[in-house]
Amino acid sequence: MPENDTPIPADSAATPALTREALAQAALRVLERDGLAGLSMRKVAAEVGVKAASLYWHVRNKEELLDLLNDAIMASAEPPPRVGSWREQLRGYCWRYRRLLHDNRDAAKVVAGRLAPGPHLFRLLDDQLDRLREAGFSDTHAALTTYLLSSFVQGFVLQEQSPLSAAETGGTDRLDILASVRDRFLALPAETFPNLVDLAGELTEPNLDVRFEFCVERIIDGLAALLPPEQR
Amino acid sequence: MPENDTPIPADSAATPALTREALAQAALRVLERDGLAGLSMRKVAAEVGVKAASLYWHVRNKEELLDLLNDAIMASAEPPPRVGSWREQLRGYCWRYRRLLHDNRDAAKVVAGRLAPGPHLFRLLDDQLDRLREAGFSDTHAALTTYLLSSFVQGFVLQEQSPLSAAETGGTDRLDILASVRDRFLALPAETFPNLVDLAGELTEPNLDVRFEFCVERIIDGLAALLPPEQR
DNA sequence: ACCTGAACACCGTTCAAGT
DNA sequence: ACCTGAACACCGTTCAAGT
Repeated sequence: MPENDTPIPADSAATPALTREALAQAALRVLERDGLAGLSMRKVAAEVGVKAASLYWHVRNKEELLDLLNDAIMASAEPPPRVGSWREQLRGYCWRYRRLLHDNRDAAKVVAGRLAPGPHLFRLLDDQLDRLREAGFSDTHAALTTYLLSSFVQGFVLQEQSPLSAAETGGTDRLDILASVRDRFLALPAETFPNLVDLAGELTEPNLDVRFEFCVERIIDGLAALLPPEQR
Repeated sequence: MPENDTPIPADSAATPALTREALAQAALRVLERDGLAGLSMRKVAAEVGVKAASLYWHVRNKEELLDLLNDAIMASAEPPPRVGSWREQLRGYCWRYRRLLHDNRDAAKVVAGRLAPGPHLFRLLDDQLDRLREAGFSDTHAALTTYLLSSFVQGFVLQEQSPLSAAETGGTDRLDILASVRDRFLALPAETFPNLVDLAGELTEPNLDVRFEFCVERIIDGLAALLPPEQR
């Protein structure tokens, strides 16, 4: 057996110290367990078996950790299949984005106030731009459209997930809440709020998929008007 | 002078104890001064000359105080003048709502995750529904449209105000940041992100009014498609 | 009816000190 | 290069006690 082989450091690959990636995954687990309000530096540190102060070696502050978390959430996003009309593909993007935000606890809150362009978002953005250009949109319109779609979906999910006033925090479920909001509308003075009373039912339609579909289809229709008639 | 008049309590009207309304106004001042991250129960209490624990007599918890704050922000909203086409009026709503969120520090963050239907929001909502119905939209469509508009505007302002990653927090101003984001796009590998490289300029167009206008006009066009041609 | 003191169980962040 | 102990300056909330 040869002696003096170049020494392989014990388990430098097996235990690669603490990665930023590992931090992001730990933050993701804490987010799932305790929600955004319960996500603290101390808990994320404990999740990776370290003390809170150590995190500041890998990350400037909590804000930067949330940026990592943001990209970790985006990592599981899948673009829709590249088949069908541009309308179908854009629809697919909206519904999948919404589902992604639903599937990760408090994801909308993490993502909404945070541009933090990470590699996973870049991948999706580039793909989306590609399809928009192929559909016939100009460079300017393609770029602007990505902002329209992301602003809307983020805003929508934030709204649909927000507790209606401080009421919901108690265990009451969504159907009950919508019903009680409807009753509140119905109980308003009809002289001052005639339309709220009148449309109480429509405003509290319990199927939020219907609500989302309406919005998405309006946006797509509006985008179609930018194209020459034969490409719509 | 008659004795035994019904005694008027010293200054019951002049110093009406602590109103929830006064709390909301105090919270608004703290928000303006210190931002949402700096808004604590202790500071709001100090602002009204009282200790933190006292707030819990008037308000269940901080969440409920934020609901009050939300309505206080909405109080200064003004619906657009009732002249011109429905398109102009809807446009007016979007631009005014955005301006309202710009004018109050961190207002988008307060409003976005919070339905909290207060009287001031009711007033605007009823008015908006009224105009939509008058324009010829069905009851269902009118109701759904209000959600589309508010989701989008909230999402947009949240996005445009969000610091681009942890970079902005330092005093760098918006134009510099957009320029540096553009440079980041340009520096990406063109094989994997061809569209980001190609559209770097369009994606970082510094005039956010242009971006907002594009989005609003698409949404309005999409809504117009719901109406019979002669009412569009 | 309204307010307070004091406490509880937390935070994010810094920094000298360890290895 | 990476981690820790200990501290600083805060949090939201509760609750017995005051008036």
